[in-house]
Amino acid sequence: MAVTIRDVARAAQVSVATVSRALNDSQTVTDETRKHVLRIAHALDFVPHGGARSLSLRRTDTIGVLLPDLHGEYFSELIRGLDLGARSGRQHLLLSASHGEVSEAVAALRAMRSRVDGLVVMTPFADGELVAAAVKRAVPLVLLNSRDTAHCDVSFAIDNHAGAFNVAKHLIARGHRRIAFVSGPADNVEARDRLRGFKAAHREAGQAPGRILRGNFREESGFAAACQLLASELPDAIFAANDAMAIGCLHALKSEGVQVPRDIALAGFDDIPIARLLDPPLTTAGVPIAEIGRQAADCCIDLIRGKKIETGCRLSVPELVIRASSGRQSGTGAAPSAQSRRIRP
Amino acid sequence: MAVTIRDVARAAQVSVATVSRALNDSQTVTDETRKHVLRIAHALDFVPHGGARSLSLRRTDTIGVLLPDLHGEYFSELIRGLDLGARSGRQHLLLSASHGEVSEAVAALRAMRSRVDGLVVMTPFADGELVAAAVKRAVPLVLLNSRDTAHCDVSFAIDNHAGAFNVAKHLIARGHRRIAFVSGPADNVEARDRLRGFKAAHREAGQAPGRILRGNFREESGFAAACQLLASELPDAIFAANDAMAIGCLHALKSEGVQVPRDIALAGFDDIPIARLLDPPLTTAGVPIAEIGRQAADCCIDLIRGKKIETGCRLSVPELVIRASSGRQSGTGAAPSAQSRRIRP
DNA sequence: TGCCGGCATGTAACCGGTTACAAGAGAGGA
DNA sequence: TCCTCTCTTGTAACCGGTTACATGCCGGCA
Repeated sequence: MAVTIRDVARAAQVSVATVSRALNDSQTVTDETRKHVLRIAHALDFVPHGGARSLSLRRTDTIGVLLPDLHGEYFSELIRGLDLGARSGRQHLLLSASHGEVSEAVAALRAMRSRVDGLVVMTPFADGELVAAAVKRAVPLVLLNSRDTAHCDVSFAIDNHAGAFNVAKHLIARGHRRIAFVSGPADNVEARDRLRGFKAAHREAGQAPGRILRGNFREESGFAAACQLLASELPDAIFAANDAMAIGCLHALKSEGVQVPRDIALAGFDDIPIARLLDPPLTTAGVPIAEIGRQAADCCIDLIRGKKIETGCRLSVPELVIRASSGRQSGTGAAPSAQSRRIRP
Repeated sequence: MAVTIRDVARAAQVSVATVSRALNDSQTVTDETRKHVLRIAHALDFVPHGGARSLSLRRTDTIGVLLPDLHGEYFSELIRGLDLGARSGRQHLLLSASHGEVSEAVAALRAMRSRVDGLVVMTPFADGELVAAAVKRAVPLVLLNSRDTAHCDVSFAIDNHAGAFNVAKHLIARGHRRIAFVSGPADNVEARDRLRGFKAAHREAGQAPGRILRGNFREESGFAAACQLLASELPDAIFAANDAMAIGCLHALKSEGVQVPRDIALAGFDDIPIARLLDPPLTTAGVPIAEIGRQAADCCIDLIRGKKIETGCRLSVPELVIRASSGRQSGTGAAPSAQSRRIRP
């Protein structure tokens, strides 16, 4: 049996109240008593029972994180950011993945609800309504990659439409005519916005969008999509709705001896750390993934502490990151177009 | 204020004991009562208070995970495996990163100790002693990437020596003479074992090891190491002690126009998912990262439930995964050597 | 000397579940 | 009719912290 505060009190010959006060830096203990109690507590290796503490304090010092998936570097970066934020706010991190299932997500949220002081949720579904219903707003709710503001306190979103628009516009400006698009899952709002941005750029350029293939944001689906494309005449470029799928495409293309960007251009979305290290380095829409994670955690902690912060949606616009994969750089001889805000190595 | 079991009892006109029994599938409630209570509980959206539950049941249904870092795909895979295991055992996952600092790790362990039923810890330090001291064996302890069996119930280790030995032997067999090694941190046991394996292979071949450069398992340090090598005459091959650093090397080499494997061979360790997608695909020592995570979680859960399982160290031997980066395949005209157990795409 | 105020400390209630034990109801046999 | 046995339900103690309130001690002042 673990040592309890009563054991410490007995050993230190004081009351449990005094022990509690000594451990929690209350003002109303003499220095001498505090030192004495701390010494005994340390000697007995006393660690307060988390459950008991959360029961009487009505807080858990924990924030819950629910993500749709854990595959790939995108989530690893996100978790890293969340951990950074939680750590600096002295909160624990309770992590769960819903594997894209609504029912699993709802179940996970219900199970988490009473064990956390706040939630950071990334849902692939249209809005925060389901999430909010499962959470019943019992704790602060921060949504990731959602523009919903009706069902949460703060949401973080990226401008998927603008991001995809800029990547597509860039590919068009580079002289690519037939541009295929590997989309995300049909029921995913972000995926839809990226597809819309892709189409909008074509509309603006007065050019017809190329083939649109369905993916699921995972690398394998990018591979499969590129294989489909390889089966018939190749387009000039492929724009994958995220970097993971772009990596899959790149792999498929290379395995068939198709060279990027010489034979076909390629672009992604997210700018995961590996993107710049691919061969060729991947043109993509840059999203500060870890930074968003950190801010989401910070923000959730502020909400828990009742700090007055700006509610609503925090939108960040992805930055067009031009690298070698988009091709035809010197071929057209054109100056870098207006929307290429930055060129990274 | 959240709805409590007493609120449910009042609304259902039964006692709290009956509500508790109905919710926990006790046999001693009539079907009718159970249905009635469940309906009311659902209507009130009752979720039991986690802290209260853990206080009276003396369990938290949570396993704690402490990792040294969260950068890169290695940890993302590990977490994915851990989540899989935890999920199938209906346990929550409390995640923390110690950022390689002993003091942080010890603090994190103390803070976690009373909030979890079991711990899965990956420590970069020599043995489990510090970890065990911080945990005081209050809960089952599973160590990752450690051969320590004295201070934990089960440990998972990979045979770093054999893995590195085989990779180095393979490079040597491919005809590379001067092979540089990019090592991990000096105080990391795994890093040391890999270095020893590298040296042993050279000893066996009667060949002197090439330059040994210090890294820290992160991609940047691989980049830096390769830059150092680029400053003088290049070796025939670089063996990086993990894939992340190999990726850094690859990047540095390419940026200087050095082609892999034509100009220099390259190998890594871990076989993170991206390794096979690199250009060229990376020869490496294959470690079933996610699988180890899942097994560690499963095993921790078994220990929590008091199931009799085999204690001690579970060693897995990395599989040599030969891909294009190791070069000189056809050059020597030799048949695949004995230790190349499998050739992956 | 006696009273008062302030401060350190102790006692016990409370947080919200679970469950041992008590109690009551209903059936069945003598 | 009454007793007993079984089965369902209720009462209250307990898990281990925190903290409102009570208490006791001490110094200072009249």
